[in-house]
Amino acid sequence: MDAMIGNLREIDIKRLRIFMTIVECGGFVQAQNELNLSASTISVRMSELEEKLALRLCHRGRSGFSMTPEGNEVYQACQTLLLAHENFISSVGAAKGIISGELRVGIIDNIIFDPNLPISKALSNFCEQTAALEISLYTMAPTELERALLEQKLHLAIGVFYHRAPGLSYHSLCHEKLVLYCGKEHPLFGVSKNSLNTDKLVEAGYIERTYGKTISRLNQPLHLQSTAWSSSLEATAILIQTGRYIGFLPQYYAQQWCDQGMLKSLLEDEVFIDSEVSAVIHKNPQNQAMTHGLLASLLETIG
Amino acid sequence: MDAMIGNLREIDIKRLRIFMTIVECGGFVQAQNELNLSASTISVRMSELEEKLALRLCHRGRSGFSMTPEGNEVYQACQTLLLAHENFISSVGAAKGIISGELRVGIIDNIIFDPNLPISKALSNFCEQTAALEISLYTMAPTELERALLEQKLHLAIGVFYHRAPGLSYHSLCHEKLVLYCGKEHPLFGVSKNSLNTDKLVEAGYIERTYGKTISRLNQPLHLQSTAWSSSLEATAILIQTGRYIGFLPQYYAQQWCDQGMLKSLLEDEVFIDSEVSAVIHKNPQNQAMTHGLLASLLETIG
DNA sequence: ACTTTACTTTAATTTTTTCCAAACTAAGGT
DNA sequence: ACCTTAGTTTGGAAAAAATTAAAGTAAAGT
Repeated sequence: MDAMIGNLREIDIKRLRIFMTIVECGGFVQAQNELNLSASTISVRMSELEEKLALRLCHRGRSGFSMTPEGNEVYQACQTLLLAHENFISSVGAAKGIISGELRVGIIDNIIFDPNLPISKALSNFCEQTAALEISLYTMAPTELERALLEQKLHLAIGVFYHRAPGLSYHSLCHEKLVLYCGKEHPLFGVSKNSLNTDKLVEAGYIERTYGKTISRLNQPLHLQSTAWSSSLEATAILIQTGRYIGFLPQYYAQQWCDQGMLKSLLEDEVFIDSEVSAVIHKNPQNQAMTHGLLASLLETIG
Repeated sequence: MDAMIGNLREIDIKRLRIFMTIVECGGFVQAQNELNLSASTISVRMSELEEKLALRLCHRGRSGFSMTPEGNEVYQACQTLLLAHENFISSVGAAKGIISGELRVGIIDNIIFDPNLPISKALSNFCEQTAALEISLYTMAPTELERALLEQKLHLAIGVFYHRAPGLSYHSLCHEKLVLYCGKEHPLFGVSKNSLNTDKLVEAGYIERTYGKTISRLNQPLHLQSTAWSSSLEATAILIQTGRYIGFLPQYYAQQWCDQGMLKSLLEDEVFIDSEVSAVIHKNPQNQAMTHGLLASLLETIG
């Protein structure tokens, strides 16, 4: 048992993976199926890990499973470490002249369904070219995307960016037109186009888009006053459909409800936001061949 | 043997370490002592690794040891991976509220001996405070230092920097006065202070400092014409002592030879370079406690 | 031709690791 | 009091890994 207490340098990644699965499953019992291990094995592995780290990682027992603060930090560190391992196997692939390993792509949530942006097609095109590739898709807020890119946790991000971070390289993909909409129950729904004007819009309750804790500073054409906040396109659409608020939606996205007479656009030719959707990569990506390959494939498929 | 060909995700760090030691020792035989392993073990481990990576990493045999291009790339990737492991053990330490793991400090070569800058004292002060710490000191050129910091391969760098990279945070430590010197054999050695002028200096052969392939662009007070290049302080001093060239040296460094009558300063009150020596860290260091702790200790010891 | 050097291969042994079953523990619910 | 749930402990069996000695190989030097 004393032999166990040893150099932290000989940590076993297997044990770390077991720990991570337990965390993700939320308990030992749930992790059993995932790991294909008996309860006793899992228990032993965890005690070994905790002994080696000299740190209690989680509370368990009949009173429920929960992480210690330290456990949470170690879990984060594990993620970073596994990321480095993925990068390693990509690098080995690169040395062989093969594009392989994990390709991590981040997207802001509302972009995925844009028909002008066949992201899935571009991805599958790229994957066909290069067999030994695994794609991980993440959804995050724009600022998170940029941070993840700078930290080389993502290879490529797709989204709408209102500034250029140094160290990153931006490539325009397409433009998305965002227009104001109101719901069937909204006072403005029945108002004819001719009698509408921007003053009336300013008076209406407006839904602001939020990303995490930061409110998006999109170059709003009017000074609308926010009376509601939403963190996703779906939520915005639902709020608009309540008839209490107006808000911006991408045209392609709102179309389905307009056709059903549930939403109506407001002064779409005068009040709109033209968002430039860009693909962003690190200026010095850790795996050039992979990153530039995907970017090229994206630009080709879209352009 | 087929069982060997498996998931790259289960690479064994032990084998990678063996590979790295072999590379660093320049052969299997030399690595035997270092690794405390028999020749056969090393041979087997290496073939296993190569089989798993499906890549020949090095040529060996009676015709000498040499790396394949792929081997070199994999070696680089190994270094990056091991770095991530070091960061992991630091993170575990941080979770415990302990500063531990590897602290990587980079310095430009000529700074180490500056008596105004008791770097070793600051380091040892910091180490005393925090027991479980291992310090690695690296010597590099300024641009390399900045790159290593940005890539989080160094926690802190000390050097002279003529610009501020975004993402890094600079802290002034002290000033170093560089003055022109000539050797005993140099025509200017005998010239009295009064009859010296800058025109005479411009005519003399001048030693330019180079860092790797890039020539240092220090804000030279005169337009001296370079007729010799040197990549270290020592080399510069030696070139000056040949009597054929003049060059800038830090005062504290040249003093020893001036006292012996081997060097002489030239117009030290008029022609000099005032270099600001700074400590630089990443704006978002991966281990805050460690990085900021060392910086504070440095500023305290120096200030 | 012989020796040395620098590995490789093989076969056998030791060590370590992995895993589970079974018995155990103890909180929480009934 | 009894059962269930969720995990721990222990002992032993089986598998995998590590290591070496000994024999083999072939280029390079003498």
